[in-house]
Amino acid sequence: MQSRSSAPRTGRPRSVEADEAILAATRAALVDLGWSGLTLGDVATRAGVAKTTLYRRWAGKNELVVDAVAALFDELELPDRGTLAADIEGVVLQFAAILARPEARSGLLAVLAESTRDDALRERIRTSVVDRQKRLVLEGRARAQARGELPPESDPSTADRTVNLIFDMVAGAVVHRTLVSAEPVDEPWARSFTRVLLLGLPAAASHP
Amino acid sequence: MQSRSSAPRTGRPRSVEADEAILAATRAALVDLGWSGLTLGDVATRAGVAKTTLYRRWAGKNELVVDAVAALFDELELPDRGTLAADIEGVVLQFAAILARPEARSGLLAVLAESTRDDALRERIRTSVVDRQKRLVLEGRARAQARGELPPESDPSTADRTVNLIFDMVAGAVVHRTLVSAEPVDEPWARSFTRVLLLGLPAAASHP
Amino acid sequence: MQSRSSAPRTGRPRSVEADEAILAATRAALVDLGWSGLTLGDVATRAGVAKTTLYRRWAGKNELVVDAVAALFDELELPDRGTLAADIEGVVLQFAAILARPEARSGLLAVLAESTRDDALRERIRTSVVDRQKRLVLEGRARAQARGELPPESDPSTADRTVNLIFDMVAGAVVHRTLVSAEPVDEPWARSFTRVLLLGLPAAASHP
Amino acid sequence: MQSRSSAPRTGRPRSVEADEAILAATRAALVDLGWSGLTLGDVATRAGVAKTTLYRRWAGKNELVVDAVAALFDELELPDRGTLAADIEGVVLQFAAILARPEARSGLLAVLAESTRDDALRERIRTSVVDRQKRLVLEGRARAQARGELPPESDPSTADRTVNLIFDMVAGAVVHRTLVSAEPVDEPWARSFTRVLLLGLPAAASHP
DNA sequence: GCATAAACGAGACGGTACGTCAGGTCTTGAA
DNA sequence: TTCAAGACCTGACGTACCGTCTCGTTTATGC
Repeated sequence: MQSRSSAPRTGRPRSVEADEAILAATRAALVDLGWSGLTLGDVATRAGVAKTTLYRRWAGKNELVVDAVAALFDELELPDRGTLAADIEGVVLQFAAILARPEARSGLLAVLAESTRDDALRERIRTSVVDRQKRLVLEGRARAQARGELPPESDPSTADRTVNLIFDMVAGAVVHRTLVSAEPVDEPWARSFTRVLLLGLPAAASHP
Repeated sequence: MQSRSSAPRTGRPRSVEADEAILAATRAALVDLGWSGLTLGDVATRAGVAKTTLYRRWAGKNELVVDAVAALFDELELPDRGTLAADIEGVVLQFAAILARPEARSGLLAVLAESTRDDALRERIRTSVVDRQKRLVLEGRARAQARGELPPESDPSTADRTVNLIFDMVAGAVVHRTLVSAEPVDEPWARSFTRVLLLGLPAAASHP
Repeated sequence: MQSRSSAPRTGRPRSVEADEAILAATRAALVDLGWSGLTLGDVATRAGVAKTTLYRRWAGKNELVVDAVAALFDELELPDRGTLAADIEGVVLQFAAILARPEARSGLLAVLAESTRDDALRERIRTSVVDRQKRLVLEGRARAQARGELPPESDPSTADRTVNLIFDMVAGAVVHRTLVSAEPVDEPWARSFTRVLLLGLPAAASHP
Repeated sequence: MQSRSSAPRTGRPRSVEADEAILAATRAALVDLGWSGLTLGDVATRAGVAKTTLYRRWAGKNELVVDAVAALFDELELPDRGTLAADIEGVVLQFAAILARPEARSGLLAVLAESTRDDALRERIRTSVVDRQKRLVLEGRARAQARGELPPESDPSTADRTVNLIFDMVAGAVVHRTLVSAEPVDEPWARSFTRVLLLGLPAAASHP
């Protein structure tokens, strides 16, 4: 959002309710209208706020939606389910549940589309959304290593690359299944996916 | 696009050059301006065509861009490289090369974003883009089975689900790496990805 | 309309029904839609004719409407009612009856408006509509002179100017009353008008 | 124009310069392009104003042109020239001078043409243009009665009808001469017209 | 009687203007 | 200084007509 540690200590202070009202209104508008139908004027009206107030805080539609959507992903957690496979299945289902919500579906992809031409926006997304979820992979790996399901990493840079790879594989598969193939990510799918991820394609294919 | 099997054989026929000129102009505009900067008026001007001609053929920006982008993916092939691993690496790199082109990057995601609220558009994407590439998975599997790298499928419905799963995993990982993580899909990455996909995460992690 | 004295003696001859069908359709469209709502495409459809056929005969909306409206005024006559006053009243009422028809109202004024910037159109209107009605003034004067109600003209050029003046006064007053003031031209008004025209304002005002 | 007695006292007030700039631009565009060539987009550009600003104030071309043209007629006056005949001649020439201006010519007729199908527009014209000039007839009559050139009116309703009649006769004749016959209203014509109006047709014809 | 040539219907074409809408900025007066 | 309100400029939207241009078809004449 906006950091202003350097205090503007004079004049009327900014309304603190306004910020959350705007984000909530943005999410509501995303549900009702989708990304392309979302209007900053409409968001302002829903939030009971003037357009000026909105622009004083965010630079435009993209930035606003990133912030509105980012919060959704913060609820992801990795409860210890005892095995690596169960942990993966759990986080896959959690992630899919978030992507099933209409405010996330179109908002996320649209903002990603914009980010392909706007480096600042990409950075914002990376910080606000993507990188914050990599903790799940790290945590899962550490837990699996403690359980002996995975070997301790030898080379730190290799280990880092592997984290990114796994993150892309898990997140990518869930996003693709949900938003591109438009099929539900249910328990059977999560189980099959985990099986392939852990055992490899030939082993997973040999016995269902 | 538009099926015209039922022939309106009267009146001046539609210009056949116009269709391709418009699609080419669309791709060019995507490169120059990206999705959000793309204007149908501008596309028409670039194509040397009136805006009405464009609207006579496509309902709007989304439909036009789907058609313009879909053609890009038709060049994907699966040359026989001798092993399943090599085949996968090859197609991953091809796919990534297409996604690296600017006319594909923002266009594809944006259209996917819209499709989350527009069933007709989703269906159009599925037929024009997604389903047409599943052939690669089918072909690769058949070849691997012939080589003995994969067992023959037992149950056809299970086999079908597996095709979809693998497709989501491969395409999803590449898309996520390229467009979300915004990192290059190069040969090392392709090799690592294939290794995990074929051997499973623990085996792949144990020895680099 | 269009002169075809120079004969194109070969090829398919122009449909004679088309001409009248188009003019009739134009008048019908004027009634339904008024000048500004009238489209040549609609006229063509109403006439059961292709747009090309229409443009082969008329250069545009203005020319077409002039021809369509001009015919309406040809039905004006000057039956001998015995006195100059009665003759004037009669023609005033006839003229007003024509102007009361919706196909004449907006069509005539609109075409006149265009004619203020288009000399060819003005000439066409003058020939097709205006000058053809001056005969009424000439006929009425001749009849009144025969009856001894008006003196024989002394100077031909003065006489000519007077014809134009009277024409402007009669036509102008009726048009203004009908289309600008938007009040009906009924018998009492025609009587009052004729009284002022023949006796002069003071005499007409003194005794009703 | 638009009544704003009911005050929206909040928000940014409407620019007062814009109103007059738009009307002036409209008159200029009428001179350059005529009614049919006049574009609201062009008017906006000339006025240095956005199209939306224009549409916020006027519903369309017709309403705008009525307002732009109406002001032209407000400069009509009736200076006392000593006799009724001289007064009439004076006002006839003034009126003709206005109608000779290109911004009045096509604009006025075109708007009248539209008014034949649009009651609201007709009412607007009546109040903005027509009725405001009837004062000249009333004033002229009062002055002539004071001079003894006209008898005092006996019946008020008859007198009222006569005012309307004379107004239609004077305005109609000048409009018809100027815009339909497309001949100049010069002093000789004004003199002849006044002669017929005051003495009646036979008397005026007998001696030039 | 059969070729020629123009007219015909249909409808696509390049244009231009329309009137609306959203984005983002600016100007009020009140808090 | 912020706020709500709303006017402002900009520029794209999708539609409607314009007048022109192919098409394939029809219809009188003239060789």
